[in-house]
Amino acid sequence: MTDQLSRVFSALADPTRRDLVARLAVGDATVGELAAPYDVSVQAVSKHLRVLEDAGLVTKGRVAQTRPVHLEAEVLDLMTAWIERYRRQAEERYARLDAVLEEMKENES
Amino acid sequence: MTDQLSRVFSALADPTRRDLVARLAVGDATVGELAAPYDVSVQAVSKHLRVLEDAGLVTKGRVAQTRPVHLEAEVLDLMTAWIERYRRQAEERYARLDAVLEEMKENES
DNA sequence: TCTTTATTCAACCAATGGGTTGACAACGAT
DNA sequence: ATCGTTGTCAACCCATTGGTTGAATAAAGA
Repeated sequence: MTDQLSRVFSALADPTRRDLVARLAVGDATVGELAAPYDVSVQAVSKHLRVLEDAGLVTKGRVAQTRPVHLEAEVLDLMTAWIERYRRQAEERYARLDAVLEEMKENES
Repeated sequence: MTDQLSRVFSALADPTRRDLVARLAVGDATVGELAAPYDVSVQAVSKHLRVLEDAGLVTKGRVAQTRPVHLEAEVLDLMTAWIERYRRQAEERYARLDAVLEEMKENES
């Protein structure tokens, strides 16, 4: 799982991490603020954030003792691009198939 | 990881499975055909296909002994919807921030 | 300087994931 | 009726993951 796309997909496979992304879309937040809503330890959330960071989905700043976390939304485009490529490809194939079936129906009648 | 979105993300976190999806976007194929290009066992590919199936990304038919695998591309919309939601949200927030900064610069001069 | 606050590091544990091999089931062909 | 093909099931192995607790670091405040 060395490539970025894999890391991004796998980062977002976890509901807690998707939740963190959702929260960060609203605005930057410190690790403590992000951890507060969950009943897991702060360390666990810190680990989740590290996974998101390794995927390039977030970056961390440094203000006093706190590390404000920032969402890097452009990375999501990477996934969208991958998904859209194959979704569209499959869609077009179905469209062609429909056209062929339509044509067959016409010739038959 | 009980919800579908998690299953879909995690299914696509594996390069081999993304590869299978790419292949299936071209057209349906049997398990054997799909396994041929890889140097892992057929069983391993069968497992991968099961993961994709559980995520709702593919379905399997039955023609004689073969099980033609079919890509269900609509499920990808689920991911796209999730991604786009937060990407756009973050984008709008940055746009607002830029506007504020712009305004501050004007007032300052 | 000493203490408190915010975060990470380290070691550990149970569960999951991707791979293997070997046996089995279903079906077509001979 | 038997054989070969296609695919899955089962048991196993090792690496990774998400969680824990406890100690370490870094900076602010007293």
